[in-house]
Amino acid sequence: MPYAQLLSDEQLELIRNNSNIVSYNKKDSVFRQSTRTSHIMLLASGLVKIFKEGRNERVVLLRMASPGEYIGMLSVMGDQIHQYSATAVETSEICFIDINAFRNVLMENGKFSLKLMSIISQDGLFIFNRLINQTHKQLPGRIADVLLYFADNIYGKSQFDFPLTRRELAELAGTTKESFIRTLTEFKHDKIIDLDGSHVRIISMDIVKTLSELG
Amino acid sequence: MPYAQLLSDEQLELIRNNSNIVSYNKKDSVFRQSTRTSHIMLLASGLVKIFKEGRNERVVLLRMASPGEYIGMLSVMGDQIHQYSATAVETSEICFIDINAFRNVLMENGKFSLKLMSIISQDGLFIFNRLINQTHKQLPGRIADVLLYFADNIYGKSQFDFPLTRRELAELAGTTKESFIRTLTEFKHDKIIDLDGSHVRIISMDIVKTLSELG
DNA sequence: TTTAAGCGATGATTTATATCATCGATTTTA
DNA sequence: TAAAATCGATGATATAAATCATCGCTTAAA
Repeated sequence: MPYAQLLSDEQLELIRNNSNIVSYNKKDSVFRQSTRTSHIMLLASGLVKIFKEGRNERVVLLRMASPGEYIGMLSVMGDQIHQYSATAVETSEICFIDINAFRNVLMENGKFSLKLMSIISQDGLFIFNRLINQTHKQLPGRIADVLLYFADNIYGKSQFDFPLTRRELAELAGTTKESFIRTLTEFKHDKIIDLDGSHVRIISMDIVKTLSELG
Repeated sequence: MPYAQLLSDEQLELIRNNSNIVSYNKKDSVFRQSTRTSHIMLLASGLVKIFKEGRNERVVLLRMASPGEYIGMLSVMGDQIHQYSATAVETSEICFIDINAFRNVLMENGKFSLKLMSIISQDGLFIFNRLINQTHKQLPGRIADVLLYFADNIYGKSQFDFPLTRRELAELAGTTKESFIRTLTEFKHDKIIDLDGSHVRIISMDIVKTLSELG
């Protein structure tokens, strides 16, 4: 439980007694857009993709959720209808917390409540920035953003395996599979990255950052 | 004060004693991106535009704030640095509430706290949707969205005056001034709207909605 | 009050990126 | 295990929308 230090023993106990852990395999859906929210969900382990499904199969990948992060919180606190979908990208465990128990704790614990507000706000601001970048950067900048996203936010290192297919990566970058592949291949030819299947190594972090900044 | 019924007399009094109203003229800046947040801001009257300034003069207009709405809340609750700027579009009055007084009320009033979380969440979801539409709809759909935004969300009627210049409207639609003007002119020629300077009347709400939905 | 800047509008041109097509390899499903 | 779907990859083509240019008109600044 994150920020457990803000909770009293009784509150922690209450939440524990009203939680249960559910396991998901790769590609399992966790919840679908437009369904009613039922629980607070906390990713305990694994990796989950959060995405919006539009008409004509358009998908916008909003973010990846890592362990310790709440998922679907904006929808739960907002209008109680999931505004996006979530699917496990790796074997994952999610802690489902009864919403009433959670609300009761929020009601009586101002500090925790404020902390959660801060999390919700930062969550919102983070996705704003991603979407604004998508709208106003052109391809190389957006692909650089995806590389930095995994390197900095998800894995914390410049060498990693993409946990997503090219199509999904394109959805994260706000482009098409073909354009994503092309641009990534250019990066490889320009020796900005090493690329072998899903394995990537950022050779020149400086160039990637510059590409991201220039847009 | 919105949701005053959730506050006790003392809490209301505390907030009143720690608030002051500031007036703004058209085009006056309320706060600038990257500055520290200092107060909770509540729009009492007028109209304010909330926007993100990027490098090379790129501006993304996120939303318009109407009376009764908090402005800058995500930044205040998030990382205490304004993530976007706000400028009065009409003569406006803004109630500045001391952040500590406000937090104290939040700390001791769970219901108000939950309500605010809900507001913050919906605020975030609303802007998400706008930005996602911008990324994935093409021009006519985006222009239709702008028309619907003013007709439904801001003015609540199908006839109104644009409170913004064409350039600003374009920033709201995620396009350029020229493209915005062109598309709006097409709408006029196609008799979907009546247009005279900044005065608009949506002739066929159905078509506008269809354009918005088809993207 | 003259100058300068920004406005709405429209035409011509360029360009970034989507779309379409294909293909062998891999994965999923029937 | 056979058939079908999806994957990564690359080339050719189409197109939506940005950019550039110009032009009166209004608004703001010197």
